[in-house]
Amino acid sequence: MVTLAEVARHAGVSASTVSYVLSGKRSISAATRERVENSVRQLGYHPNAGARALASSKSNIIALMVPLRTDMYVPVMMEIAMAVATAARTHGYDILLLTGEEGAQAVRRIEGSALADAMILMDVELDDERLPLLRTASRPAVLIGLPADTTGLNCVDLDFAAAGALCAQHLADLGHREVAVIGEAAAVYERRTGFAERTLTGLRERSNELGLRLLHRPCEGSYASVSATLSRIFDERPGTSAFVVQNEAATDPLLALLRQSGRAVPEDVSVVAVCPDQVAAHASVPLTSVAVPAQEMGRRAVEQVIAKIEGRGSDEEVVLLAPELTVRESAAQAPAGV
Amino acid sequence: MVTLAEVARHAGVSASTVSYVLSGKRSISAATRERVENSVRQLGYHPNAGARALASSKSNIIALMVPLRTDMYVPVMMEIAMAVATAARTHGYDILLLTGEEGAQAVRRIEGSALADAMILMDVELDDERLPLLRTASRPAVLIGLPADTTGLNCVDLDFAAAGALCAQHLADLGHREVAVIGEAAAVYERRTGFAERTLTGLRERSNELGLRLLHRPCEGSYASVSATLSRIFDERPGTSAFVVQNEAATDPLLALLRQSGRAVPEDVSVVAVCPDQVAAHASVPLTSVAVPAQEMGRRAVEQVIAKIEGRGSDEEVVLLAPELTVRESAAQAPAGV
DNA sequence: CACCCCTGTCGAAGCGCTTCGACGAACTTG
DNA sequence: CAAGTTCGTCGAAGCGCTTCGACAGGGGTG
Repeated sequence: MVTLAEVARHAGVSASTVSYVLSGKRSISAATRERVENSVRQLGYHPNAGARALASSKSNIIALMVPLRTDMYVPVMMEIAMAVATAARTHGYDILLLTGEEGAQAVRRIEGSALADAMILMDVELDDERLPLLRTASRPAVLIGLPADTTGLNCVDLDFAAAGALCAQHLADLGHREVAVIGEAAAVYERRTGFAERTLTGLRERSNELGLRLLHRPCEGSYASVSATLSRIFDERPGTSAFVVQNEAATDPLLALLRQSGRAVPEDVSVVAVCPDQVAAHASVPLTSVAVPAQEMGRRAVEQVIAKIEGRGSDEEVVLLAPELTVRESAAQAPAGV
Repeated sequence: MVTLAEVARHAGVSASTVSYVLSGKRSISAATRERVENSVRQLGYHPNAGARALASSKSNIIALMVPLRTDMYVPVMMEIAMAVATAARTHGYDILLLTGEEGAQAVRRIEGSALADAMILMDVELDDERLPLLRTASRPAVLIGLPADTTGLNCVDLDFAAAGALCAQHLADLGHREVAVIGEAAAVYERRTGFAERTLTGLRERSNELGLRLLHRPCEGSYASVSATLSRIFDERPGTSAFVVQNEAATDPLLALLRQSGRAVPEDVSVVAVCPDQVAAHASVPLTSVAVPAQEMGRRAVEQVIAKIEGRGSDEEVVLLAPELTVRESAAQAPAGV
């Protein structure tokens, strides 16, 4: 391994000069800089990460905590994680992948070992066990998601309440009066993952304002579950003319089952989903949907956390991305005379 | 931050003694050990990762390179990544997440900076640009996937050829004679990702042995693409009574389109897929499938790479996991008289 | 009983880097 | 033209840990 000292010798300068060339923290004459840069290139020098971290107490690593469970939202999680990794690299940071499994334990471990300069947490529950630790931690953290109490926390998330409202609004505008919500799996609500509840709140409030009748049912992504949920919904509310799908895994089964039961989408029944654009676009009927902007969420989280690392940026900052509804083919004017 | 020295003072021993208690590399009397462990606990001591890495030239980090593209196989990738992370933690390692985007560049960076003790690479192409670097690298690496030339390389993968053969066998056993293969997207073959070709080879060879007529068509995961592929297949081979699906994203559209076209699965047409068990089990018709054992692949890769880090384990070792076919409901006896 | 060996502990020397203070040399400025 | 600046570079200290060699003391051996 090539060391700083070797580069220095090769360039005929002192080690500190090389260091300053690399970091740019002191002014260096153009001639010297060039000589050093040449040596770096010729010798193929890479600074030793451990030594650098030790000397500067900065690892240039951001820890990312990804939920382990694969029962929900896998593509979104993956997309966010990859966006985070990509964005971090453009700022010179690497990503340390932590599984949600380790929980608060991992927060302590990272904090204590100075392995990472900051953390980004996904899959935040409303009353997450990791929050107290983060509030008192000496290292910055950013949540992707929104807990119940955001004091002293930095968060990035889609404004799911607004997303819900947007869905209600769109369906109301199309003349629908009875709307059913295919929710997330019951487990998601029990875990009190914020986005599910917030979407629902947004849906409910806007529905009240607009005089929509709303029926919400939790639902797994399997055919059996969607099928059962669907029967119950039509039993209770035969006049249902539109669906809002919260659980992206349920979209395909829903469309298939509606078709099987002789209901055409969007002629007889409209469907609006909250899901990544890719899922919406590739469904059997391209879905009118509110996108979950995974890429942007990841990017914003990185930018926010780096701002904090560098001493810019306030503590406590909640970024709620404005939802956008894309009209595709699954939602249309309500059938007349219902 | 609590340091080793503080723990030593608190326990009334020297720093080196604390270090040896922690690493177990020299024998320490039970009394001393206990005193030190107490101090560690009381002070909430965590070793500084950078310092440790510098002194021992070991970071306890394994770099994992995950493909960036989300066009294929996302759930499998995610599952492998998570399995790798989990398995690594049980051995005391953390995972550094690299995106495939960086390519060979990242290999050099990690190697040079000593950021990680080893690498695990996913989405290996047959003639991957990263391979030469890995062969000459001073740090161990394990591939998840199988390149064309495995000399000097450690690999873990499903035996996709055997998986293909297994599918052919199963369908032949059920009396099918004309089988169509819904392949991966054309881009996957162009990239020369090994598993796609190997599956096909396995299918072809066993089909030849058993006298099956095989027709292979690349196919994207969208409804439009599956629909087009399906028409072409039935045009060319109206007698087709069974499908092998390689592209997991195509399973749902395939089942839906077959149903729409009045073909019942498995009464009229059988379907066998190569995909994760979860996908197979949750399809609208539970799929008879050969599982892609993502969890096990991740775990094995970690075990192999750690063995190499610790000086155990040979260089050049190819682990091909034996495929297993699970009978569910999508494949049945070929219709009589075809 | 003199010897050696083992066990448990310590001190000190780095690992490769950053960063602070110092210091000539070259420039201003009154 | 003396005094004060600024600029570019260097030396040395130190980040927190691991690890090597040393060494004291207690047992076993011949």
